Amino acid sequence: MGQADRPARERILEGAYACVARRGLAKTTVEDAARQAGVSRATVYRHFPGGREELIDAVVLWQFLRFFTRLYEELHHARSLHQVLERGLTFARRSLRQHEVLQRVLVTEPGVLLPKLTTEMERVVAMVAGFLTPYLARYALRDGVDVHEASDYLARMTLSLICAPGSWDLEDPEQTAELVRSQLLAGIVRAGAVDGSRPRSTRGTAVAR
Amino acid sequence: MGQADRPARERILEGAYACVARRGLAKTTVEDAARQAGVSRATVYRHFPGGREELIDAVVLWQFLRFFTRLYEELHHARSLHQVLERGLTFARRSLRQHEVLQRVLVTEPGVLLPKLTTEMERVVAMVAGFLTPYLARYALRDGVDVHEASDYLARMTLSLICAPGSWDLEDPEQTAELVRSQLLAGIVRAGAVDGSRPRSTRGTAVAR
Amino acid sequence: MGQADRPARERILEGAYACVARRGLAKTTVEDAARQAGVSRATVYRHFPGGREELIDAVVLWQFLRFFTRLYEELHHARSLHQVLERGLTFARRSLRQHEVLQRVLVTEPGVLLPKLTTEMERVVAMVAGFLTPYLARYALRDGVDVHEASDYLARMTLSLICAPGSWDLEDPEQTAELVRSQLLAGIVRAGAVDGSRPRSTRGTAVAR
Amino acid sequence: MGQADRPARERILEGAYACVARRGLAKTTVEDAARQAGVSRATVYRHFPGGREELIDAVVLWQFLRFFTRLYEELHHARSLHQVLERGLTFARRSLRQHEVLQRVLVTEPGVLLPKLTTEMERVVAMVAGFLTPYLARYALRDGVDVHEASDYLARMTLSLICAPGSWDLEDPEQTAELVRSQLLAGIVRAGAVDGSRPRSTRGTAVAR
DNA sequence: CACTAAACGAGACGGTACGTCCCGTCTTGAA
DNA sequence: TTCAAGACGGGACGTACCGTCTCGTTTAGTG
Repeated sequence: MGQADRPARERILEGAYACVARRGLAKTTVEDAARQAGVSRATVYRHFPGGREELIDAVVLWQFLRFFTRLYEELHHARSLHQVLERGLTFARRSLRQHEVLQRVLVTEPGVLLPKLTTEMERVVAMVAGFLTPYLARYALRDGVDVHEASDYLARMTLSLICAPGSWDLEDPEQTAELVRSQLLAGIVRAGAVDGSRPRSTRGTAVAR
Repeated sequence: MGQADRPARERILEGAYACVARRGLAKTTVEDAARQAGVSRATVYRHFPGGREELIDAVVLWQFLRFFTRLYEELHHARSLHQVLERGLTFARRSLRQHEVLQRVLVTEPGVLLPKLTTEMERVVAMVAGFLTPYLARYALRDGVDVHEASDYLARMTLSLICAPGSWDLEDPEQTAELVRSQLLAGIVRAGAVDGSRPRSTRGTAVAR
Repeated sequence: MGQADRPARERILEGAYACVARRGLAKTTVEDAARQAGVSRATVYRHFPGGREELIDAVVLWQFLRFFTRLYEELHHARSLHQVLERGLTFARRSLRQHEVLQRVLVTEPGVLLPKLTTEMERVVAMVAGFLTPYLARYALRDGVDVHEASDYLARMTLSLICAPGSWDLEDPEQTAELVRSQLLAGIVRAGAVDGSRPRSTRGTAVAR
Repeated sequence: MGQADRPARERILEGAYACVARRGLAKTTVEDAARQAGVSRATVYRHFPGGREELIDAVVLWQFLRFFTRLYEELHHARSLHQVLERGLTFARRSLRQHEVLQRVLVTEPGVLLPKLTTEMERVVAMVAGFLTPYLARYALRDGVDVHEASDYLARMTLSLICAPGSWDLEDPEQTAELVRSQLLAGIVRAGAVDGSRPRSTRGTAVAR
C-alpha cells in the first residue's frame, strides 16, 4: 500500500486522529488507532512509550501545530492590520467550525473541557499579542493608547470572537471587515488612518473613538 | 458517622469530587468515589444510572453551579459597574486559582481541554454580557457606544482576563481597580462619570477615551 | 446450562485439564482454559491469583490426588499382599496408559520432564513403601529379610514397573500375578506361605529364593 | 574475548544453559540466552531455526549426552559388578545433586515433570540393563536367577536409588558398597563369589540370599 | 589486492499471551 | 425495600517475548 513508506509515527497520529474524530477522545482505543494506522498495537507503544496518554497528547499537539502553521501561511503576506485580523478571524473560525475532531469532541466530551483555559490561554494570548504588535507599531495610534496594551486587547477579543462569535458571521468577509473596523480597531488607531474609504457601519461600537 | 444521614447522592458527589481533586479526572474510579463516600459501588449505579460518565458530569455541573451561586452572592450587592467588575474579577480569579480540582486537572489532563470553547463559551459570554447590561444602562456612555456591544466587549475581556490575567494580579484590589478603570471602562463610559476621584494610572490604555 | 451451578474453581480445573489434554502444557492458554470452562478470563485470575502457573500446578495436583484416591479405592479391600500388588500394578499402569493428558504431554513436551524425579520420587517411594509395610508385616518373611528394606524394595520396583513395564503386560492379570510372584515377592516371603497353589512360572527370577 | 573464536552454536548452548540454571526453564528467554552468549538474537535463530523450543531441547540433549559420556568414562575401567554399581551410583547421584540446572528446574518448575516417565524411563531402564548384562554374565548367579531378569532388576533399583536414595548416602563409598552388597546383589550372586572378605552388614536385607 | 559471499549486530515489526484494572450487571443476604 | 458485599463477563491497558525481516558492517575467501 502506498502509505507503507511514510514514517510510522505520522501514520499512527493520523490513525488516532481519525478515531478521535469518529468516536471521541474517551472512547478512542489504542487498538483502534493502531488498526486505523495499519500498524500493530505493539508498534504504537514503541513510538509512544507513554501509551494511550502520550498518543492522545501527541495528536492534540500535532493538530495544534498544524493549525498554527496554516494560520501563519494565511497571514504572513497580509499587508495591513485590517487584513491580518480579517483573514485571521475568518480562517480561524472556519478551521474551528470545520474541525471534525473538535466538533466530535464537543458533542462527545461534555464537561471535560472547562479547565485548561488558564494554562493554555495565557500562552496563546501572549503569542497572538506578540504576533500583532509589529503590525500595530506601524500605525498612528490614538492618544494615550499603549502598543502593548492594545495588542493584548486585540488578542483577547480576537480569541474570544473566534471561540464565540456571537451574532457575527466570521466567515462572511463583509461582516468580518465591519467587525474589525468598528469594534476592534475603532478605539485604537487614529480615525481615517487606514481604510478610511470604507463605508461607515450602521452598528454601534463597543468602545468609542 | 454524622454524614450518614445526608442524602446519598450528595455524599457521592462529594466523594467523587474529592477523588478528582486527588487523582485527576481520568484516574478517578467509581470504586474510589464510592469508598470515599462510604457507599457501595452498587449504590453509585443506583443514583447515577449512566455510570461513571454521568457521575463525572454531575460532579462538574455541581461545581459549576456552586461557583456561579457564590459569584452571584458576591456581586448582587454591588452598587456600581466598577464594583461589579472588580469584585467579579477578583472572586473568579481566586476561585479558579484555588480550585483544587481544576488545578489537579490542569496538571493531570494536558491536551484534553483545548476545545469545548465554542459551545460553552458562547453561552458564558452571553450570560456574562446579560448580567452586565443593566449596570451599563445606568451609565452615561461615550458617544456612539452601543450598550449591547459594550457589554459584549466587557464580557469577553473579563472572561479572557480571568482565564489569563497576563501581567495583572487580579487578587490585588488596587491593580484590579486600575485595570477596570484604565483598560475596560476607559473607552466606554464618559470620563469622570464615576470614580473620577481616583488617581490617574501610569500605565497606558488599550483603547483611547 | 447444567454446568453453571458447579463450583467455578472445579469447572476451570476441568477446562484447563481438557486444554492440556488437547494441546499440551506449554501451549495451553489461560484464555483457552477459561473458554473451555465457560468462564471469563478475569474469573480464572480471581480463582487462581497466581495466574497461569498456579492454574497449571493446580491441575496437576488435582489429577494427582484423583489418581491416588482411585488407587486407594481399588486397593483398600485387598486381602493379601499379592492382591495389593497385582491390582495396584494393573490399575496404575492402565491409568497411566489411558491418561490422556499424560499421553499428550509425553509427545508434546520432550525433554522438560527428566528432572523432578528427585524431589517427587522420594516422596512417592516413601508413600508407597509406607502403604505396603503393614501388608508385609502379616507375612512370614525369609530369614534375614528386613520389613522396611523389603517394602522399600517393593515400592521401587513397583514404581519402576508401572513407569516402564518392559516386557510385562501389566494389564493382563495372568502376567501380573506371575510377575508379582516370581519377581517381586520370591526373594521376600517364605516359599508357599501364600498362593502356594499357583503354578510355577516358566520364566526365570530376578532374585533367588 | 577469548571465547569469541569458539563455534557460535556451542557458545549459545552454554549461554542458554547458564540462563536455565539461573532462572529456570520457563523463564529463560531467547534474548537472555543470546546476551549471555554474547550473540545477537538473530544469530540464535540462525543456528536454531526451530526457535526457543529447539534451543531448549538442544540444551537438554546436550547435557544429557554430557552426563552419559562422563558416566561412561567413570565406569568403563571398572573390573567388577560391585565396582560398576558403586561408582555408577555415586557418580550419578553426585551429578544429579550438583547439577545446577536440574536443581533450579526442580524448584522453579513444580508439576511439569511427573510424566515423561513412560517413554523415557523405558529406554533408560533398557539401556542400563543392557550395560549391566555383560558384567552379570561373568558371575555365578544363584540357582534359578535369570541373567536378564537380574539385570532388569538391577537397572530398576539403581535408577530408583539414584533418583530417591531414601536413607542411603550414595556419595559415601562405604554406605554405597554396603548397599550394593546387601541390597542389590545379595539375592543374585552366589554368596562369597566376590568380595566375600567384606564385613557383614548390620542392616537387614531387602531380598533373602 | 580488490571483491564477493557469508555471518553477524542491530533493531523494527506483527502477533500472541500475560496479568491488571475497571466498568456495568447481577445475585445474595442483612437491616 | 434499600443497601453492602461481592462474583462475574467484558474489554482495554501496558508489558514481555516470539519469530520474521531488513538493514549495514565485518570477515573471510577467491579470483
